[in-house]
Amino acid sequence: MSSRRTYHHGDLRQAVLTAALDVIATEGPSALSLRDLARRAGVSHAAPAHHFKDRAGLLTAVATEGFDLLAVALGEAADLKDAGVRYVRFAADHPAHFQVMFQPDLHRPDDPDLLAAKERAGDRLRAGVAGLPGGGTRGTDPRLAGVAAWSLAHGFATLLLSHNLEGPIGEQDPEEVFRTLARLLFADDAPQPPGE
Amino acid sequence: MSSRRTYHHGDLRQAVLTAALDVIATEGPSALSLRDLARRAGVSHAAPAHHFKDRAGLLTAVATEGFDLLAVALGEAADLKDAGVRYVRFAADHPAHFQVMFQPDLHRPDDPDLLAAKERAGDRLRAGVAGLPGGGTRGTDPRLAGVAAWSLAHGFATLLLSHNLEGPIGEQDPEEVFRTLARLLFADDAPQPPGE
DNA sequence: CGGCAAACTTGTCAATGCCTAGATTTGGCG
DNA sequence: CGCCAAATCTAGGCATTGACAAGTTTGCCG
Repeated sequence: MSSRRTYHHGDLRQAVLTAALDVIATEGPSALSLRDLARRAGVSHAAPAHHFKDRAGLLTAVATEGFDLLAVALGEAADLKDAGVRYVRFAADHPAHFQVMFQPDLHRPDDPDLLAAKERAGDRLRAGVAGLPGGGTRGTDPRLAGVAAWSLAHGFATLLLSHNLEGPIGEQDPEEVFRTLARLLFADDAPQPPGE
Repeated sequence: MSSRRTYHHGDLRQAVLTAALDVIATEGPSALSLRDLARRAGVSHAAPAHHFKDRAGLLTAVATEGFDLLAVALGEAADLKDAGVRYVRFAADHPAHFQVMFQPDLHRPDDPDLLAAKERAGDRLRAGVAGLPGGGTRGTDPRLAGVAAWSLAHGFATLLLSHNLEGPIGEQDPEEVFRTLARLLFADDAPQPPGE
């Protein structure tokens, strides 16, 4: 940290973003202060505004980045159950992104970049559901099956991040617990391909 | 509004609380300002502090009230599926409470009243799971079944409040959609005990 | 080399949270 | 009835913050 020799920071946008993620992950979004981020980056108090316009702009950028990361993670999923596991893993690995993504009052809901990233992530979600064998959902509306799977993964992830699962599941590995839940609810009474 | 005739407000605590719920429900917790609430109640800017100490104290009170309301709602549930529906209904009817309840960075996590209320709500949740017939969960650990049901209901409620279900389920009644989900996932393939 | 736009700084203003001291009212108790 | 203590509310002040409006420096491109 300390004194910068160059007038230009070089990569202030990224520096502010990562500092913001750090603060949000440890103290929550409400503790975020643009001036504090500026201090951490060693720049003047108004410098971040040039990259993000204002507080809402910064958080919108965080959410956008989050949806893109989520889209990548879901894109690598083998099947729906795996997609759920990756969803939970994403929340655990990127708690700051996750929190901001699903708190619409923190960002500009009409931001075009945000909407596009949201769309990309939504596509991956729907793609995961499309690969479902009919047995798992008993031939019901695939949109419903999608909402069901999304709700389960999202609820588990949210409860995990809000420290509400520390009682019930204790020390166990969250991913493993979620895998069990998915097995429990999405009964694969249709024959699965062998292996694994 | 404007001039109050009495020096004492009479029920400032409740007035501030309901005003806070109004603001949170429409603009989110981040838009909450103690001074604004004071203005709405027609009192001086420091009056609310006497009842809630500070911002975190006010939000802690909101969360506490929320967990108590939730405990009441869950207490009236007939079975686990009904408890889930009531959970979703609670979130829809009390969006401000719900948002604050599950955002630990907004309140004092060690507040005794809050912890007690949380405990009461948790008891009702566990009670609902205890009434499960073995078939629904295929004889698995009841704690796991509880986490599964909670995750599903919580995820659905959260996605609903963050406006993420407006695409998939459109105009349909959320409660009815959730009922379908619960029927879909918690397959009652085991014979139910007659009479309830 | 000239200029121009982006990146950053400095200064300012209103609003907020929180603290302290003082004013008013209420309720209780002799 | 009188009086005191606690509860409730007011008033003022201070540090911090977000947002805005100029200026400054830097890199780049013709």
